Amino acid sequence: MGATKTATFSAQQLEMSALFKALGHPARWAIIEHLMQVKACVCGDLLEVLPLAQPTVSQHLKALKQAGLIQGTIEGTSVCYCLNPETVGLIQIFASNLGAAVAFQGKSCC
Amino acid sequence: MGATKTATFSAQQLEMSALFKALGHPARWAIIEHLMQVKACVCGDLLEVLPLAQPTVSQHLKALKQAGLIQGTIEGTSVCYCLNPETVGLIQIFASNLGAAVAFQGKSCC
DNA sequence: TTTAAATATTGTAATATTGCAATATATCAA
DNA sequence: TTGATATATTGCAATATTACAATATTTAAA
Repeated sequence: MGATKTATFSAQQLEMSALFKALGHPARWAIIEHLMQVKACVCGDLLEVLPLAQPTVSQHLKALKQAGLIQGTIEGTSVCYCLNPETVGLIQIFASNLGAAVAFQGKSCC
Repeated sequence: MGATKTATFSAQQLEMSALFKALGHPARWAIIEHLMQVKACVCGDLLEVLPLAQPTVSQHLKALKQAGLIQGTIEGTSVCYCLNPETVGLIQIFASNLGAAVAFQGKSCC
């Protein structure tokens, strides 16, 4: 007891919840917000945006990359990060389905 | 060290990341998926859908309610849960903004 | 009022996450 | 090669999350 019962959920449920889990931290959320504004940035840029130390920012970037939310390409001594359009598409599909379900169900609950 | 540096992020960043954090667990994700299909359900229904014990399901429902994702109304001895249209709207706005940003930025990164 | 049914709360153990100092790695320039 | 710059990794302490047994609460029916 204590750990998430990973084995008992479907691969899709695990993948999608992992995606949203990555968005579920203010620092990672702030990184996504920043990338929406600037298109691309390097780790060092984020040190001026976030109240966190370099290793911590690097760790959050790794989590976002692992979840598929961002891409990183090496550019000399730095790494250029940007949003991953494919995963953005998944989020849009979910939001669309969610909105459609609520609209179809009508306004009131119970 | 160890705890999230909550105090250094904006209220909006904290609210939105908390919202997605609630979606960031397979059990809570499964509950949302279920509510998209059936419109409303009680805690007991979910015991047949999820591989978890009753207190655990109740706890996840509480988390979803606290994040604003679901509503719960008392119905006799049980509680009827359903999606919260207002919060669904927030998710749709975010997805829309995210999609617009990526579209505006163009396809390639770096 | 008692009993049953449904859900919530509490307490606790196991595990995961967060943040950072110290250190490692990798690339460019001199 | 050496030094400088940028990022990643490791190790660890503090904190948060997850899951459930036991128990409490709440409402309906008998």
